[in-house]
Amino acid sequence: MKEGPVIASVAALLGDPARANILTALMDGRALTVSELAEAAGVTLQTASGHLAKLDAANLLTAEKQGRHRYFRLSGPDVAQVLEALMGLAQRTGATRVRTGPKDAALRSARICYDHLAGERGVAMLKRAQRQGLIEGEQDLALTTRGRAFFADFGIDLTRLEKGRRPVCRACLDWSERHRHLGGALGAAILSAMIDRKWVRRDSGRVLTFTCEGVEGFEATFSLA
Amino acid sequence: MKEGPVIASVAALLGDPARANILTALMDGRALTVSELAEAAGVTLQTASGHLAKLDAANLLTAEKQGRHRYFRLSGPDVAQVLEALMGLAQRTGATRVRTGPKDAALRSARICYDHLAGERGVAMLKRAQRQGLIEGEQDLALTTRGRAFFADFGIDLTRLEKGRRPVCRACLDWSERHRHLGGALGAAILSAMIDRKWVRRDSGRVLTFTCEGVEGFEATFSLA
DNA sequence: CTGATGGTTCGGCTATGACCGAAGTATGAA
DNA sequence: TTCATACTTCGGTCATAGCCGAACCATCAG
Repeated sequence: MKEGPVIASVAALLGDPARANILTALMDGRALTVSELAEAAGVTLQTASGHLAKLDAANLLTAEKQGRHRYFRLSGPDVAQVLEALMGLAQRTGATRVRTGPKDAALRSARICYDHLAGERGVAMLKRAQRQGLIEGEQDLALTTRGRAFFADFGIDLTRLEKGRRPVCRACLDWSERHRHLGGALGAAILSAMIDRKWVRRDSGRVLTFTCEGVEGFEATFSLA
Repeated sequence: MKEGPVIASVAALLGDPARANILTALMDGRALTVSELAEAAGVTLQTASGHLAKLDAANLLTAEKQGRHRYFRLSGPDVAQVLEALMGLAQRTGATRVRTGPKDAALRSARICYDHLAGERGVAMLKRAQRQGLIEGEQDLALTTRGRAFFADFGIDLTRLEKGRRPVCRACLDWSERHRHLGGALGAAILSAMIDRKWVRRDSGRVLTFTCEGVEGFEATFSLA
């Protein structure tokens, strides 16, 4: 029974601490160089290079050469999704450490989940959008006609989003909160718009920091009413 | 960076072939003894016992003592869900072997996913139920009033299901097909009803075999119209 | 050309952990 | 009580794979 079930090979790849560090570092959807990933994983360049070769061979990552750098990114949103699911499971089963450092608090407050907003802010945004009748559904989300007008007004080109293969609305289970936040093409577009208008800033890693105007704008746009 | 991200410890548990075999053997939701699991994993009793202790310590499994047997089962549907997600990822990234034995074909046709119907039949059932207006939604499923009457007529006690904590309808991404099938409390109840009226028989492992009357009943109940 | 930086490959060290034989603990049957 | 079954624990072997130092390619700047 050496052939084992298909899941073992993939899971084993995710099971090494260094590789897991690399993958979580990539969960914000950006592409990083080998050196950056080595730093993030806490190993030397050679070691990281070996790990990356394996992850690439398994098609979990895609590589892109640019000058003398090689950039790696997750090969798709599904990889990020599996990682978040594993985090949820790890938390539920109590494997989580108590470490409640300041970085941890920041992560819980607002962070990037592949390419959209997650954490308390992300959960709040979806909840309020639902209460305002912009989005309907629970597990399966859909834009209402009112929501279409709202987000078009917010500066998002919905017809373009709907042309793509990617689902517009996608409910993504939040790792720290136990509720859902908004992913999909729309989730990505909203975050990108928020960054454009300087509501939010990318810090190191996956942490997102809201500016003063950002908080104000957020509260005004996604009001509780 | 030895502490590593939380996912590594869990993923490492799933990454061993023997343990992965054990977990997939439990994916049909039943509880199995140590010997049975050792057999399924292709290792000796002692080795299996060690693996089970680890999986139990990580709360992925729950143990239950009965006489001189110890029964293990998955600690919840979320574990099965993560396993299915990993299978999907393994398939997408091409880690899957070509092995297309007869057992594989049977698995694709109809199988148990934790406690509900999956495979071609499972996907077909949901699709037809949606077309008939019994269930609505795509990612997030909900019973229509027509659906309530229909399933009550089918012999399912919906008020009882709705009392439980478990969601009644749950869209579960199918591993072999690339579509959704119906999970949740309702999905479990339907499968159990089908077994009661001998539409379907549990074979070894996760394979489900439809009887002649089963196919007939299935087609009559979930018609294409 | 030379030198510097980013990345890969190779070789050897080491630790982890999977595995099984054998001995030890429960539970049930005769 | 005696034996058998189901399982756990212990001890020792062995293979795998992660890790780094060192040497080797590739790209860019002078």
